[in-house]
Amino acid sequence: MTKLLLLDGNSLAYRAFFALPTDMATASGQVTNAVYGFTSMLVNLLKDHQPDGIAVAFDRPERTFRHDLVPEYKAGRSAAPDILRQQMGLIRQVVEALGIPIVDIAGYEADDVIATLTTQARDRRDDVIVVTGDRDEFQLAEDPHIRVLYNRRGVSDYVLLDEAGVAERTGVSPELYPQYAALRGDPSDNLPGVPGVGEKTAAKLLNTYGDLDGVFAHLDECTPKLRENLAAAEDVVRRNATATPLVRDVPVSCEPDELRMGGFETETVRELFQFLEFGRQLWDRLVEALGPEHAAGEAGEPQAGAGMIEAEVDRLDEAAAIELAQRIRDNAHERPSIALAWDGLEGRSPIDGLAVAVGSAAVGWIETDVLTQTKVTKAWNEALTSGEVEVHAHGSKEAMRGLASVGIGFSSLGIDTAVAAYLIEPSESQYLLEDLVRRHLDLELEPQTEGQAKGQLALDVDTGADQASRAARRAEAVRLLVPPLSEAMEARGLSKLYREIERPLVRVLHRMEETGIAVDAAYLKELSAGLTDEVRRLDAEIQELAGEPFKVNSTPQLREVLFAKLGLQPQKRTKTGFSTDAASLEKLVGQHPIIEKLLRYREVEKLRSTYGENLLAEVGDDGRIHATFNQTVARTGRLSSDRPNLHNVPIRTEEGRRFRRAFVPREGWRLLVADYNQIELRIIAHLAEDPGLIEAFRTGDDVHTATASRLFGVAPTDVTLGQRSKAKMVSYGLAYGMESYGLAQRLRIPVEEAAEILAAYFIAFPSVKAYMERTVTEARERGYTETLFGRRRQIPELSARNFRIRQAGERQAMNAGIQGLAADIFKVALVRLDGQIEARGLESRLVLQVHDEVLLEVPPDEAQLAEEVTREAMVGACELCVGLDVNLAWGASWEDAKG
DNA sequence: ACTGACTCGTAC
DNA sequence: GACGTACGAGTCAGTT
Repeated sequence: MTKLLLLDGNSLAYRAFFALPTDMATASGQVTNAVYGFTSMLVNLLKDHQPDGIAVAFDRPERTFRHDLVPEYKAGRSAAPDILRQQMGLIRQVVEALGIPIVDIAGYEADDVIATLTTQARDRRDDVIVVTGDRDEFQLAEDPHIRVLYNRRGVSDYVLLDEAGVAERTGVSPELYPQYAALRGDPSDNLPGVPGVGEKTAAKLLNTYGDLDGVFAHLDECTPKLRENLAAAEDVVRRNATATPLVRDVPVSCEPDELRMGGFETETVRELFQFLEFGRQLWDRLVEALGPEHAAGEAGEPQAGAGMIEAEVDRLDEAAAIELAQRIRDNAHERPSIALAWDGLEGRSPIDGLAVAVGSAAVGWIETDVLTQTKVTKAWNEALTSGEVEVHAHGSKEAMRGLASVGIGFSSLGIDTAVAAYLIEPSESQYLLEDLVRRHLDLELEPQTEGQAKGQLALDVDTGADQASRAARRAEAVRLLVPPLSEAMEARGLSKLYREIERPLVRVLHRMEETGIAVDAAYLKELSAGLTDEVRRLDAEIQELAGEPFKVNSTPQLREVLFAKLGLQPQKRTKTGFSTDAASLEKLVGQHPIIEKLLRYREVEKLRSTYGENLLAEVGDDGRIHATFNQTVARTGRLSSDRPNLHNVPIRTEEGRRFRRAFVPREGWRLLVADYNQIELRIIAHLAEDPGLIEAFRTGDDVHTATASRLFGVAPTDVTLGQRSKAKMVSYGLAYGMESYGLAQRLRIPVEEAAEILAAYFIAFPSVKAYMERTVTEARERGYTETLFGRRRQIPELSARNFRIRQAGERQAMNAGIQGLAADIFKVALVRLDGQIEARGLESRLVLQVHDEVLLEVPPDEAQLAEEVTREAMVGACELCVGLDVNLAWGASWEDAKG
C-alpha cells in the first residue's frame, strides 16, 4: 500500500502568507513569511504522515477554461500581493532542494493537477491525502482511499476529512460539492450564489432533490421568495456548477516512482535555509521529520546561533600604530572598521584605546598612551580625515567624540552600522551591536558591560586586557556587519539616503553637540527659585482644601481625594482608574476650589522640575548645555534630543516661554532663529496635489484664512477668527489622522459639529482625502511607508486582527509619510547649512535644532551672510510645488528672537 | 536601592 | 478608544 501526499502549493502559500507577519524578513530585506510558513507546513506534514510519495502542484498562471466560461471568475480576488508573489520562486526552490517533485501544467490551476493525480492514484488503489486550503477540493474525498487535509488558518490548524467528514462539514457528499458551491456561492472565487441561499439551504435542497436538476424541477415546492430567487439565478447557478468541478484529465501522468521523495543534498538545503535565515529550530524539525537516513552521516548542521565573534588582538606599539595608519591612508580600498574602548559611559568619558579591524588579520589595538604620542596622533588624524578613506563604526558620532578627546579628527565615515540598521528597520527600540550581530550574522557578541568602575578596583591588569579584546571583538563585529547591512540598504533603495543625508548629518550633529548652547544659568536659577516658592504654597493650599495631608504628585492619592473624599464627578478612565489629567480637571472647574489650585500646581511643578531643576543640572562647566541629538530613535526619521531634551522647551504660555530667555548666544554675538513656515501642510499640499490647498498657499498671505475661506465658503475677507482657528486646527490634525472626536476635544465643540467640519474639509479639499486613503492602501500592500527620499517605515499593525491596532496603524501610515518627509527635508537643510558654514569659513555655529527650526549663534560681522546662507540652505533643500518658506529672526535669546 | 509600568505634560 | 513623534518627572509596586 502506497501513501501519497499531494499538496496544493498555491493555496498553501496563500494561507501561510496571511498567517504570518510580513515583517518576517532576512537581513537583506527579502520578506520570508510565506516561504517560512510553507516550509514549516511541509516539515510538519513529512513528520506526521511519513508518506511514500509526495508532490507539490503549482498554478501556471494563464487563462483557464474557467475564465472563458465564467467571465467574473476570481475577478474579485485581489491579485496576490507583491510580497507573496516574490516568494513563490523561493517556495519552489525549497521544494526542489528537498527533492520533492513539482508538478505544474500550462493552462491549469494547481487544484486541477491535484484532482488528476488523485484520480490516477485512486485507480491504482493508493492512499491519498490532498493538502489544501481550498474548499473546492473537498469534492475529491469521494473514495475511501482519499482524504482531504484542509488547512483552516495559520500553519498548523488542519482538519483531516474523509467522505463522511466532508458531509459533516458541508452537509453534502463530496460529489455534490460543486453544485453546493454554485448554489451557496463562493466569495473566494467570486462566484455569486443565490440570494437567500446559504450553506444550510443549499445542502438541504440538494439532499432533498438529489442534484440541481432535481432542485429546479421542484421549484414549486419552495417558498415563494426562494422560488423567485432560484428561478432568477438558474442560468448562473448551472453555469457555475460546471465551472467548479475539478478537471481530472489534465495532461499529466506520474508513475508512483516519480512521486518518491528524492534524496537531497544536505548542503544545498542547509545553504538555502541559511540564506532564508530560517534558523536552527526549523532545521532541527526537518532532520527529525526525515529521519537519520537523510541527515545523519553528513557533516552538516547549520552553524546557527552557536558561534561567538572572536578576534585575535595585535597590540601595536608606536611604530606599528603609525604604520597601520599610513597603510590605511594609502590603501583607501581597505576600509577599516574601528571600535573604541571607553573608560566609562560611551560617548561621555575618556577612552582607553582604539581597535582597528582591517581584512582578516588580527585586530590592531592601540591604547590611549600610544595614541596620544604626537606622531601617532598625527598619522591617525591624517588617516581618519582623508577624503579617500571610508571607516566603518558602530555609532560614529560617539567615535568622533572619543577620538577628538585624544586629538584625532574623524570625518572619513563609511558605514555606521547603527545608522544603517536604523534606516533598514526604524521601528526597533535600540540598535545594540550584539543584537545586530545576532540578527544579521547569526553570531553572538559578548555584551558590552556598563561602566567598568567595579572591575577596575579588583583587577587592574586584567581589565586592561579585557578592554582590548572587547574593543577588538566589536571592531571585528562591525567589519562583519558591513556587507550584509550595505546589501540590505541597497536592496531597499536606502543607499542614497544614507550617503547623501544620514552620513553627512552625523558630523553636523557632532559639531552641534560639541558646540552646545550658551545658557544664562543665573537667570535660570532665579526662575526656578520663584517657581519653587509658588509650588510650596500651592501644595500647602491643596492639602488644606483636601482636609488631609497627601502627595499631590501621586495620581492614586489625588484620585482618592477628588472622587472618593470630595465626591467630584469622574470624567474619564485610565487603565488603573479615574483620570486626573488637565482635560478632566478643567471640566470640574467651579465645582470645588481645589481644582483651580491643582491645575496651577501642575503647571508650575512641571516648569520647576523639568525645565528649572533639570536644565540647570545639565549646564556644563563651560556654561553651555550639550544635549545629545539622536539619529536612530524616532520611527519617522526625525531627530530626538536627550540629556536634556531641548525639543520640548515651553513656548505656548507666557510663563513657560520665559525659559527660552535662558538660551543665549555667546558674549557679543547674536542668535539667528530660522524655522520652516507650515512645512507639514505644504508637504500635504505637495503630496496630495490638491488644487485647493495649493491655491491656498499661492494666493493667500495667510494659509489658514485661505483654507477657512474655502472650507466655509466665504470670501477671505469675511473669514472670522473662529473660522480661521477651526481651519487651522483641522490642518494640524490632518497629519495625525485626526478624527472628529479628537477635533471636537481640541476645539471644545460637539462631536457632531467637528464631524461636519471634517466632512466639509474633505469636500473642499478632495485630493487630500484621496491621498490619505492611497497612503494607507499602499502601506498595507507593501508593509511599509516610504517618503520621497526613500525613507521607509514598516507598519505591521496594518495587518493586525484587532481593528483598534489596525486603525492606529493607519494613522501611523498617514503620519509617517508627512512627518518623515519633513524630517528628510530638515536634515538636508542642516547638512547644506553646515556645509556652507564650512565652505565659507564662517565662525557662525549651529547650536540647536528643533524639528523644523534651527538656531545659530552668529558674530556681528557675519550677520548678513549668515542670514542669506541659512535662508538659501533651507529654502533650497527640496522642491515642493508650493515651495518652502522660512522665517528668520534675530535675538539676544531664544525667546527674544521673534519674527 | 534598583527597575519597569503607569500617568501626566511639554514640544513640533 | 478617539492625534502622530519624541523625553522625562514622579509615583508605585515588585525585585534585589
